[in-house]
Amino acid sequence: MVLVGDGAAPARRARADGERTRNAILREAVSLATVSGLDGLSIGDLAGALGMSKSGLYAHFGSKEALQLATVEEAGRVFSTEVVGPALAAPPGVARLVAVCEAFFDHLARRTFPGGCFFAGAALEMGTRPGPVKERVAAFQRGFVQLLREVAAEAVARGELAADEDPEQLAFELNGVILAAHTNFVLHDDPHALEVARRVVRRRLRPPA
Amino acid sequence: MVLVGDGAAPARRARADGERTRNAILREAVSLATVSGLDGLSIGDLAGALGMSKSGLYAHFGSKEALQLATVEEAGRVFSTEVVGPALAAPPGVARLVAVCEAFFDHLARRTFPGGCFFAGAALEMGTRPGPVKERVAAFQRGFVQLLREVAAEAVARGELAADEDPEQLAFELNGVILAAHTNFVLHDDPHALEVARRVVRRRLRPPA
DNA sequence: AGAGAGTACGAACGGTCGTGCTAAGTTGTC
DNA sequence: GACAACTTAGCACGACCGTTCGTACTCTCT
Repeated sequence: MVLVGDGAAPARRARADGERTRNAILREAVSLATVSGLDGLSIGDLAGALGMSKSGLYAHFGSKEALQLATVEEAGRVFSTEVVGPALAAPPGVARLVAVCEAFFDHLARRTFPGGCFFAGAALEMGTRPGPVKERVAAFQRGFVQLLREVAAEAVARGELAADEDPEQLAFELNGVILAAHTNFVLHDDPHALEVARRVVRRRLRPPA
Repeated sequence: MVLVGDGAAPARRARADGERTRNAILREAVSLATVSGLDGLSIGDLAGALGMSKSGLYAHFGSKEALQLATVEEAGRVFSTEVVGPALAAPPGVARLVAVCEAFFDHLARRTFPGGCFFAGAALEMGTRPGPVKERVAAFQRGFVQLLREVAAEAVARGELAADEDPEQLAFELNGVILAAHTNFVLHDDPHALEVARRVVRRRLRPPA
């Protein structure tokens, strides 16, 4: 191969306004997808919400699957800045582990998206539909659990948790608390669920006796 | 009120063959809904899977919403016989609490439905769509968490768990483990997730030191 | 046995879906 | 200032959606 392209992206130059529109589309797409689902999200509705035509919007992606893929990536960026970023500001160890959970609960309470967490919904929706979109969603979900595991492992290594604590199990548990908080919050629209979740996390992560 | 009807059901007499078909429809509907979602479930696909006509199927319900409602009820019956029933065979206390979780993991592993647990999926899908279907799903979900709480409370009362254990928090945690198991299982198709979940439950519910 | 209700079918409806095509307008570069 | 690339709109398509209608067939009750 003489010529190497810069990844999978076509070597097109994007115009400034086009990129702005594209970003606006994706922001709205993530938001709508938390309500209608990634599959239920229709191009017509999305275009309507943005005040543009279906075909104009469509030209940015070329297929619905490409739009879904781009939406997942955008959701990943948002999750990274809204949840992961703030949590990593906390010092390593248990404090950071708590911070990850708290940051998640905060972004739910803040109602970043009308339908709660994008990935919690997308994981279940796409779980049964094989294809590139599912794989991407699954990758993000794995990444988040791995983050939990790594932070948990560091907390154990620092002696801030019981020595026989298994980071994998703990990450699984915390992921569960997060999912339960999300489900209860969106289903009953009840902030009490978040309060219970916060209590559970604090109690679960208190230092060993 | 002089006359009390027997619930919301119309006073129609059902023929035996009609009821058999209706049950077959609902069984297939629950199964398909775990894959396509309760909203994504189309009457055409459902009729096709049963080898009957759309209109013939439609006559049994009169609207898609009525079909969805009936599907939720059927899913509730299945969940009751597949998960709750077996679990209540265990003696009260921690044993029964473990049994509820194990029964859930079993029915996932047994692949009762191709898309995992009906309610775990429906709760997230319908959570953002107000209406009678969401209310019914929410009621079932509340009922399950309440079951967990009651069984947990009994375990505490019997002294099989720490006295300062809060049944509500514990039920929340176990519900979380169940949701995490479900998400990981359907998303990665990995029985390892169930194994981790079982370990978490056993460890979490071991008697107080 | 006859009547009436229940069950099922095929065809068709208005609507929306994702997806193409063509053409006009806009922006960046030489 | 001209030209090419990018952006957006309008329109139409085939497919599928939930729903309705008219019409047979069949079970159950009297």
